[in-house]
Amino acid sequence: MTETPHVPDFDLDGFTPYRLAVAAQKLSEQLAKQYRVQFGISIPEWRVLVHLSRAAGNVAVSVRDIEARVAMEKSKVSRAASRLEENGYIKKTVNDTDRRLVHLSLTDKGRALMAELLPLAIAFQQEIAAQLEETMTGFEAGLDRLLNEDE
Amino acid sequence: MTETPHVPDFDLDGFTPYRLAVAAQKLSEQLAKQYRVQFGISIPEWRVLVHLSRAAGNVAVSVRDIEARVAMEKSKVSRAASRLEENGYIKKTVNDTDRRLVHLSLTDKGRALMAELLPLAIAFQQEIAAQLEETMTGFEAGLDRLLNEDE
DNA sequence: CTATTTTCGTTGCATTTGCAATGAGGTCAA
DNA sequence: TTGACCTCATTGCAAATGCAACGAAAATAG
Repeated sequence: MTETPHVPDFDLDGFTPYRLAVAAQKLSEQLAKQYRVQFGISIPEWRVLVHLSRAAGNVAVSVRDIEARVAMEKSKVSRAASRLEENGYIKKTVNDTDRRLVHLSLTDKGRALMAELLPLAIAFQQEIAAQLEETMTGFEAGLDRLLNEDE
Repeated sequence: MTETPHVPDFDLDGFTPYRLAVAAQKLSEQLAKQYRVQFGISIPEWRVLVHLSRAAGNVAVSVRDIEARVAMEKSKVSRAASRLEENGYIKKTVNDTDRRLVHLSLTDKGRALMAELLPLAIAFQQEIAAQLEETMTGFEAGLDRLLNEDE
């Protein structure tokens, strides 16, 4: 006889990977929209910029560094960096001691951009904190666990 | 004089939208990889399937319904549904009362697939719960807030 | 010092995505 | 009933993505 297979009950709305994906998309879109319309910057570009502005001045930053630090594929980083260079926000120079490495750094124009962009992000973070209120601590603790999980 | 613009301090690792995006990507990739290698199913296809298996039997489900319920663009839903139909997991029929609507439903093959797929998801959810432990409650409460935020 | 292996960044290519446009069907008011 | 609008699903197209392959450069082995 042909068995009707038993399909388990499953609640998509209670499925954490799904919830997380939807929440992440929602927040990213809200913010990315501001970047896009006001400055023409995409999310990958934004991530590169933020990393460069943190590592400002002293440390040399390569594509590989950003790939590792910012959870993006190197081709994505590479292309984002190229666009940023085209628009004059960063400059790429070959590292002298290891000529495989490309040293990325903000230009003055890039720094000026960040001086405008970052306050937006900071304000957005505050909105989120306000929204989370007393659940913030527990939420971030959980996120920590998920993020630090090895492999 | 040319001012050096003041770039605020900003910690990317403490930025919730970023953390959320990385965590979501991480979890999705882990699970999506299983679906892909074992069954050749992508995330958009998976979401459509899950929604269909929940709404099983009774309710008629259209592309529009899924778009609304599952946080995917209608073109994405449409293409996912086409692929699923090609592979025999679902069937599309034109709704008789409103002929604009396409009624999606699982085939027997689709139900058999879900009987295999869903236990994977359920086990994965349990892994996550184990990992979150006592932070689970706070974490999910925070996610609720972010997800239910109007607009 | 050569030869092999590894690392770095870019690019080619196939696939996926988002958005706008399209066409087919429905609704509603005059 | 007819004409103007709205809704649904699909599709065309440009842009973004992931992956593999590549060339250049460095590290390592012999």
